[in-house]
Amino acid sequence: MASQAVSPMVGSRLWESTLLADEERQALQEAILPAHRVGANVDLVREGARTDDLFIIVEGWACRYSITTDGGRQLPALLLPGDVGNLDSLMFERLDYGVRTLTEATVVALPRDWALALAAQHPGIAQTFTWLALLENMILTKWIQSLGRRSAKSRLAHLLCELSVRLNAEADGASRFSFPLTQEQMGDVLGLTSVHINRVLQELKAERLVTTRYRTMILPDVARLRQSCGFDPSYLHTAGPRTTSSRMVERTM
Amino acid sequence: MASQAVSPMVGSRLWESTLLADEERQALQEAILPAHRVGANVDLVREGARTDDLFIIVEGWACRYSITTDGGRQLPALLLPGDVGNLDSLMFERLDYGVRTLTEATVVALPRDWALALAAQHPGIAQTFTWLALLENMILTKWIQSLGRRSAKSRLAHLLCELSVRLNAEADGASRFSFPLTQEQMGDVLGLTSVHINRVLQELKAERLVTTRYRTMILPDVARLRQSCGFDPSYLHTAGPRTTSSRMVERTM
DNA sequence: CGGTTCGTTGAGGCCCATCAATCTATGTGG
DNA sequence: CCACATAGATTGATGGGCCTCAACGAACCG
Repeated sequence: MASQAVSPMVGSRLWESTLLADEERQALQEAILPAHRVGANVDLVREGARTDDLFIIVEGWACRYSITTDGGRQLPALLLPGDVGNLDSLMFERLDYGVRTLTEATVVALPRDWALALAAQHPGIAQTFTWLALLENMILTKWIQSLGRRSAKSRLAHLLCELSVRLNAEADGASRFSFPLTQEQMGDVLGLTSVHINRVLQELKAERLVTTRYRTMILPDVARLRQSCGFDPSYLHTAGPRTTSSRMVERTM
Repeated sequence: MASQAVSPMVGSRLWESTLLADEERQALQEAILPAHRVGANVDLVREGARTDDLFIIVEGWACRYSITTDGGRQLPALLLPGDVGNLDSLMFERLDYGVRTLTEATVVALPRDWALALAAQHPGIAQTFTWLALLENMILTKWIQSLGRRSAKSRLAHLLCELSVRLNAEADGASRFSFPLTQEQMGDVLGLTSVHINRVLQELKAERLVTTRYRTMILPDVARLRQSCGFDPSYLHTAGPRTTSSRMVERTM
């Protein structure tokens, strides 16, 4: 602190929340445990287990996963740098999903009890948690729409569009980002088999909407890809939460 | 108030939150607008429109709906008595879904700016909003698992199990509740066509897992229905939010 | 009683799953 | 450096779950 070390949370959605006052940000910084590095395919929270920490992904990819009785796997969320992996642990002892890294990753833990206590003392922190939860809501809702009403090709295209925005990877109408998912894992996100992911991905490549090189995903023409699947980024609310006069009012009270 | 009139919110999840102190509950009560009765198929929030109120369903059914570019419809949430229809409006100006009644309904509006101001002043209210948001998260996540990995029959069975619990309609191993959805609407929830809903529902009836009479859904053997689709009600967290020592700590501070 | 909405049934077809084999890339040990 | 093992990507053949289109029946209602 004395050395003005940059908090490992910098860049996380929690840290960057516009609902936080400076002293609230600092309170959060003092509550987190030291960042640590974990390997790929490591459970941060095992499925069905209880946990006392919120995990913030600082670098790398992770996912929520759940296994159905008949062995099928579903990934109900992809967690990118800045995301909180298990915000639900704030309010619930046991979750019906696990959290696991997909790549090597840097992770910060925030003890859940401290987080709650901070929320009770700092309105900005409490509202930030609500904001984060509602943001997840928007993404989950969009995934439901995708799973319910889109074709496989459109679902895949839509997912790539979403990731491109969430990773802030777009420039000059194109996008390029490191992409660690196997086709099996893409299938587990989209409710498809890896075989079909493969075929559909080839279609997108044939239409020059997608290119892959090594483990990099390249979207040469984001506008066309978006149009192909009806992607509208507004649900990601990259501009942050709504601000209102009432917020001003309570600020100045 | 003088007459000690029962708040129309009684029974709503917001009102019943165990995170609220009595004076916080009263503050909420004073913030709501008078209850009003609306007909079936009435928009509370039009898709893509902005709104300044949170809508609490007091009686009747409602849904969130969204239309895809190619005309497909998806209902990403069913709203039952006690639910908040558009909690997302707390933080976001525009939602990518609309809210519409499915039956005649009694609805209470809570001005969004007041809700935020109350949350800033009352930690219990702020945490209740977070809790409500995370509760929705759990349900949305489960729906994603259903849409991604379950067969049509299993999806329908799972939905009926969920509604049975959410409506608190179970007694003596059976369940019975009024059920206003058309087969078309069930399809819009489950990502299926009404034709296929019809066939799959008949299968469930043939297995004596479901009976319908007029507009009433009857589940004669809830245990067997649950087993048929792997339904586990824990994700609905009917017991309310987790309580901890830290919560006690800040209570007594 | 005619109109409208909803439910029901049948025929046919497509999207995606399943099963299985092959190919490629990467890593490991001798 | 090569033999081998393993994980992932790719391809083909086949089948099934669900969609599509269409018609008809049933319930409700002005």
